[in-house]
Amino acid sequence: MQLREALDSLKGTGVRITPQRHAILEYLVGSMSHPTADDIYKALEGKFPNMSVATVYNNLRVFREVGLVKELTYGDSSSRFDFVTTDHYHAICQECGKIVDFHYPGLDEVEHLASHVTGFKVNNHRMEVYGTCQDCSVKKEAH
Amino acid sequence: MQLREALDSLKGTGVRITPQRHAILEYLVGSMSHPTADDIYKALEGKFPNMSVATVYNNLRVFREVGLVKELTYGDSSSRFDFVTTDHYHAICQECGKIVDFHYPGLDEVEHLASHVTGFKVNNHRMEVYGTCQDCSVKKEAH
DNA sequence: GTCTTTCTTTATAATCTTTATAAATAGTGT
DNA sequence: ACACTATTTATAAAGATTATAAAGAAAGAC
Repeated sequence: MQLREALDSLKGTGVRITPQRHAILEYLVGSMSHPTADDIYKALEGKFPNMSVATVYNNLRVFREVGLVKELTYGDSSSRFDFVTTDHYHAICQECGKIVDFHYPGLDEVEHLASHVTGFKVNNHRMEVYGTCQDCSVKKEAH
Repeated sequence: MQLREALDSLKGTGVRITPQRHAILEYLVGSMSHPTADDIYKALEGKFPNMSVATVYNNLRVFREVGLVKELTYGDSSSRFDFVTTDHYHAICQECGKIVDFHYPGLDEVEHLASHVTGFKVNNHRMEVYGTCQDCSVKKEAH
């Protein structure tokens, strides 16, 4: 369970643990679905009927700055947020928007080459593959 | 010069060549800077004082659908647009936002593995490296 | 346990990017 | 030059995200 560690990590950086922050983190840890800010807002409005959207956005920013959460921006209108566990990449279905995680041995070599060619000091990288998931492939073949 | 080819390619798909489209494409081909829609709008308002922002957005969408242009979405607020010449990747400076192109032998292997693991039919992929460009590194060391 | 300070939340408005709409305009083939 | 249809324009609308100020709550000191 990574929720405990995440909370400790927050405390370590002097960020206060509020019920809202606890709930948002808990939701992110338990969610396999890479939710948007609005997804989170809606999911928690039962528990926190008075919570403001701004709270969700503020805290997602805090989590991102501390490194607990990654912000994923695709072509569509809103960002998605991914609790950082282990390094992984994403496969994105262009039909239904589904996101599936997959692992791949780190692309350190790309970072090195990029650094050499561009003169950048490279910190990290991002990669996704785009295509059609199995469900959507089946649906398409059934006309 | 790729402008000619791009125009031919548009004609081939039945898209009309308007002065605005010509100018937007010309700007994209000549620009090394991965402009936003607003950059393009501002850059052309001298030549087309009455052009609407909607025209810029509409045409960028058309170009993207035809495959002439790629839309890049990073964390920041607005999309950037990249004229498709040869396959390349981007190095992005986290200090100043500069984007530098670099080449890398295709990551076909990643696509294959992803396809195998997730069951997706993979069409393409996207990758960027993030870091600090030389200019910003120098500035930082000079305190 | 209470106090105090400071951070956080809330509610609301504002901002910014992008898309929708309908009327006016301009390409393109004949 | 004509007619048909796509495109542009101007405007409004939608949607996501951020700013603001007042009210509320967390954490450490006492």
